[in-house]
Amino acid sequence: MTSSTHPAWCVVGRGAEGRTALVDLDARGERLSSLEVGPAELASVVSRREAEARPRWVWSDTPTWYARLLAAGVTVSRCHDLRLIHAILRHSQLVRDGGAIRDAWDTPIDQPPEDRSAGATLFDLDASSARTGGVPHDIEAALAELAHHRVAIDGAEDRGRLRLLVAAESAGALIAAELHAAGIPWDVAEHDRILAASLGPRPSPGQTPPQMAQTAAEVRTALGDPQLSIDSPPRLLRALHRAEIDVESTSQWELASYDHPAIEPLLRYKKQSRLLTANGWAWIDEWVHEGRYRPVYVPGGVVTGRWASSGGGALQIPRQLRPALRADDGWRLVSADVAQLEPRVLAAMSGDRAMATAGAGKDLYSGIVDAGIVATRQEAKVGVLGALYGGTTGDSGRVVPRLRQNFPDAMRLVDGAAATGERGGTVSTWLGRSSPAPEAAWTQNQTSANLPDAVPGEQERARRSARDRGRFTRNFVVQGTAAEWALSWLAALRLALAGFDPVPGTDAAHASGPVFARRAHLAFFLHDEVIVHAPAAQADAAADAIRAAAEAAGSLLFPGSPVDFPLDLTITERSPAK
DNA sequence: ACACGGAGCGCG
DNA sequence: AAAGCGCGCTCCGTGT
Repeated sequence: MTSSTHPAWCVVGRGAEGRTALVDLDARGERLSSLEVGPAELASVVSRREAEARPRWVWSDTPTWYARLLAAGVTVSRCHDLRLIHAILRHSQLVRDGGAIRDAWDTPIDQPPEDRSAGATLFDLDASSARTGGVPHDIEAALAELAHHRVAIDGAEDRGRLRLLVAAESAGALIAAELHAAGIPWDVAEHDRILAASLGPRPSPGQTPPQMAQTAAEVRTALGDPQLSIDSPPRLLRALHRAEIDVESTSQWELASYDHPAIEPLLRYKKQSRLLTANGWAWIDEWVHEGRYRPVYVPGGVVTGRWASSGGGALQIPRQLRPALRADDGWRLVSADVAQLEPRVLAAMSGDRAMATAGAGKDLYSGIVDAGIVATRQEAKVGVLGALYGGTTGDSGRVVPRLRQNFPDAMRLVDGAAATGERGGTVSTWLGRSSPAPEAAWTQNQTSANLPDAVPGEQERARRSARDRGRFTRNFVVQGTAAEWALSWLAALRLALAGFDPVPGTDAAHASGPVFARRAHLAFFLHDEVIVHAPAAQADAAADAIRAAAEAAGSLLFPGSPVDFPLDLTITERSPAK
């Protein structure tokens, strides 16, 4: 039964006997109508409703539900991810009545849902739920939880901001699923060339690549230890000491400062070893199929609101391998990253005019030099990072006081966040994502260290852990707000690209699957960087859309702010090595 | 046999 | 030039 009133929300959940229930709600949350469909009908029903009414789809968990729709070629434009939004509302300082948020939806942040898109059994929800720490998928549970969310949001201290956050987080969930479905176009032959250039040709399984074996031999000779196991840090450290290289660790930055014939081949070996184990031939075999690398993106996977990833280390692809990202024939990669996103976000949220001016229309670090605050760009960069991360020593410790003098509003904001954290308090991002409370043991240690009978070592330990927490909360407000900016950017960009026309597919890879694979679409996201995979004819328009979305994100989060967010943007067939 | 923490290194 | 934030992954070594 369909209502003549267009639903504002459509709640999806498990119904009776393995069927899926869809419940339409009006804008006030009143039930308009409901129906149940079988597994085979779900995608077509969703597709029809999306075309008719474009409701906000409400479901327990986006990967669980949306992967199936994408596999059937169906996309939706908006959703409300109950699991992700629960996690935000549960801790947000903006929410006054948190009691309405039920514990049943708590999922540990370090235990996100697994990838259910590949070969997931349709309606295998019990298995999924068992793995995800028990997010309920039933329709009644979803309806009840949504009602709690509405109460929490409507009664919040700053509804507008929280609503932006809720919408952005949910849009991110859709985008993450779509990024996985689209995959990163990956040139296996180029990847193999890069490996061969560094390691030599691919060896048979279990064998060390020839050039790497050669490097290892050079290291052993230089250290006078023909049996040395270089991969064992303790043994390597002892061998270094025997060769009178007095390092405290085997890390490359420390080794680099020593002059000894073993150092150069050892550093080369470490690079080779890293490349082989992290992104070698085994990585290609496991992660690249039919010209696509499909990482699992995990929205909300980081406490600050940044995304995490799982599978193949998508967010740590070495620059060395960037040329392996290659557009399909007749397509382009439109790559864009924001110049100095975090300091710009800090300037905007603190309303620091001087900092906004330093970054206006150009490189923020050069702007700080031009303002006469520091002498070199490098000094500016180290100082700003020190301000964001809480650096106290070295160059950063020397520069930060000058920044405090010239950017008082910005520094007051991060210094305040640090002070709150040191006291055990909670801080929040611009849109209202709040930092986790300290663990009970932390608070207890702080308290007992202040008692008269506390031993000096205990006091020092407590002070150090208070400073540790202060650096975390200092960075939380900036990193978390930057993540909100990036989500808003992505969401605006996705909306714009959805308006592009599909182009006739000449390549089999584009002929099936979701419609977005046949027009310009997002292919990669990394904190402050996006790559759009676009038909050549749409590349310029995609670039314009990326720029417009950055403008939109800035004015959405910081209306009237003078802070701008300039992009470095390139249109290429192959991702530049940088 | 497996779990887990630390070291080390890649990314922002 | 590795101080200071957030991650994932692989390896080793140790503990069970």
